[in-house]
Amino acid sequence: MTTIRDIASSAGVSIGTVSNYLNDPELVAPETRKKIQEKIKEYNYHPKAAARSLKSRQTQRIGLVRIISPEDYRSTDPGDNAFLELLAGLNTMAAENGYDLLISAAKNNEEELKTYARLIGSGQVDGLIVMGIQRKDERLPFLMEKNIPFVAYGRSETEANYPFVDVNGAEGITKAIKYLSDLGHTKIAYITPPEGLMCTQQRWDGYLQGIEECNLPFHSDYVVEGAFSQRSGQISSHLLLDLPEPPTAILTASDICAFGAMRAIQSRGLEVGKDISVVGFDDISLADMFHPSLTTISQPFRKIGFELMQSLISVISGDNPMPQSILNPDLVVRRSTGRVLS
Amino acid sequence: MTTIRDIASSAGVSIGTVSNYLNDPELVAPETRKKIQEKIKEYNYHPKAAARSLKSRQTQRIGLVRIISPEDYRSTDPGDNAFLELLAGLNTMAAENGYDLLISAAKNNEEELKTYARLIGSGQVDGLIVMGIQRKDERLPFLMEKNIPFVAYGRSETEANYPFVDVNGAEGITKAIKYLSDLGHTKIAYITPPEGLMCTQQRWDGYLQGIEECNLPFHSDYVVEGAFSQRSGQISSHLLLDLPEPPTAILTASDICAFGAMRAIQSRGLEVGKDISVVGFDDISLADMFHPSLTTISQPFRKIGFELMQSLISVISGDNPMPQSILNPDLVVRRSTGRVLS
DNA sequence: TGGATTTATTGAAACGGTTCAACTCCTATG
DNA sequence: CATAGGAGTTGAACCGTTTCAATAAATCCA
Repeated sequence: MTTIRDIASSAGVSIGTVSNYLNDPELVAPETRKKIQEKIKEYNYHPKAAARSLKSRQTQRIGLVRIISPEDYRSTDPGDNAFLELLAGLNTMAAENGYDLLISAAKNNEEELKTYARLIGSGQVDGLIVMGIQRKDERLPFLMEKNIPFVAYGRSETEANYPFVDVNGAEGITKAIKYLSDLGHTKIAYITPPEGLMCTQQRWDGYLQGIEECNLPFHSDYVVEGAFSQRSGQISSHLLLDLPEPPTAILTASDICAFGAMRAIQSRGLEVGKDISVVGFDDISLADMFHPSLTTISQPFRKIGFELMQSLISVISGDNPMPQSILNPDLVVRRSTGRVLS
Repeated sequence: MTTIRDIASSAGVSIGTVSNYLNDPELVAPETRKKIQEKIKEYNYHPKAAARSLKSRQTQRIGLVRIISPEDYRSTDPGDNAFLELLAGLNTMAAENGYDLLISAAKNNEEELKTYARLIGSGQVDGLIVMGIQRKDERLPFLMEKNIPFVAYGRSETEANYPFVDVNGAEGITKAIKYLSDLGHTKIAYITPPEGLMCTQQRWDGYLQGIEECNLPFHSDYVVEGAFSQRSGQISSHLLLDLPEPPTAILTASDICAFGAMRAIQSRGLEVGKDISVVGFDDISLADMFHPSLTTISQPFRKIGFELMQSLISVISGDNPMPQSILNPDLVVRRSTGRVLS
């Protein structure tokens, strides 16, 4: 195994010079640079990450903890498709900046915190990406207190200031309502994400704003608390369709939830996009494949991944200690929505 | 930042003893053990991974390189849902054994090899998981030559022996053919995965064996080379349905491919599961949600992840230098298949 | 021409663990 | 009673980098 000493002696320089070359080639005279370069190639030398980070206290690694429930082996639903896309974004941007991603599993929130403590304590990562932010999220104060660089995907209600990237869920919902209203819909139902999540609050604001801007009446029967799952979409839709005056359009918490809604509608012999319009949220790649294809509010997951990683790197480097960005979602119109039947 | 020295001096022992405690508490006398334990808790001490691995040459990290094409931002199709499930398995088993997962991105195969070289050379990982094995896979000899522990997900045609976990794709296809044959189907078409992949070869063997065991005639028109994509399923199915004597059942390369096939069938006013039966491969969670729900050959991705990680750990520890296991897929019967119309 | 400044290089001291030969007590054994 | 063996502990060397004060050589400026 070649070390910096081998390179140094074979190139006829000191290890300090090789180290300089490694960290900033400009510091080394052109001829020396060339010699070292050649030897590194010849020996196929890679500086050992452990030695490097022991001294420099940098790891070039970004941590990400994923909660995986051990009970059901099929828990990862297609909504995680979004996670994968986000991961692709994180990975790409990380690679571009010379970072790798360290992914650790935790069984639950408690274990998650312990994993953060371990990752930080053992100095395995330079920073963390924190996902699935809750309205009150204990991870935020925990990480701020430890003073470790992190960026959260999502805002929370914490009064404290922290770096985040978020999607403007409110605007997404408002856009969808305007679009439906333009198609003539007035009875627009809304299956919300579960209480407690920050995005639920945001989207709710968007819902209220949407119906206000479109001068639609507020109908508490048309709002059902649901979840991201297909099952939730199905159950909630049945509830809505059982109303004396059922809605003509349903906004859902996620694309998966929308698929459930579509199934409920179809099971009653109604046609999606004609009798009832359905709008999803996320724009996972299946939205386009479903039959009928799904009109949905598109979250740019890959871009979110980019943004998260870029922000984190700027926090680590100190360039920008408090990056906060909010991305706007787009409404992607497909076949699951249509003009209201007169 | 607390170090082993702080713990040692505050507990009134030498650093060697603390190190012993860290690596094997049995080596330390019970009272000493207790003292050290307390101090570690008091200081919330975590041994630094860098220092540890510098000397011990172990990282407790497993590497995984993922190829991400930068061009299209929506490349990660739902088939990757399988990848995510596998990742969950890897992560869980890794965590149970005190390992973390280091995930790196590469733009293409060439960069992938370079990333392997870097990860190994810089001593960042104890072993590697290698995915998407090809019939001739340059990564295998590369890694064997480097003498780094790895386990591949899939067999290849390399004459050399290496550790792997694989799914018995042949048996899956054979099972599906027997099932369809029992339903009365004799005209069974097959959309194969792309040439070059090892699984294509294996499944092909399974196809041949299936039609032989069921005494079905071989019909070269019924075999179409396709891909895993929905598009491929759509195009290939149209080809098949245009035949003078179209098949009554279609085996596909993946669930996504099957969705494409279903769409093609539906677009011709035919009913899936009645006029034409469709069988997928993978059993991604969407298979169950689609309408009609998809009969498919189920790959136990989570379990594959477990198996891969367990095997890798046994390679690393030297317990078993050459674990090779083949998991059997199951046929999951849903609504996309039915008795042939007489 | 001589001192000041810049450029390039050096060597040794960290960084925070692990490892292992050596040492000290005890206890068991013949 | 002498000795061997085991259990528990110690301290120093070492892992492969980075860092930085010190030095040497080259260049600049008055």
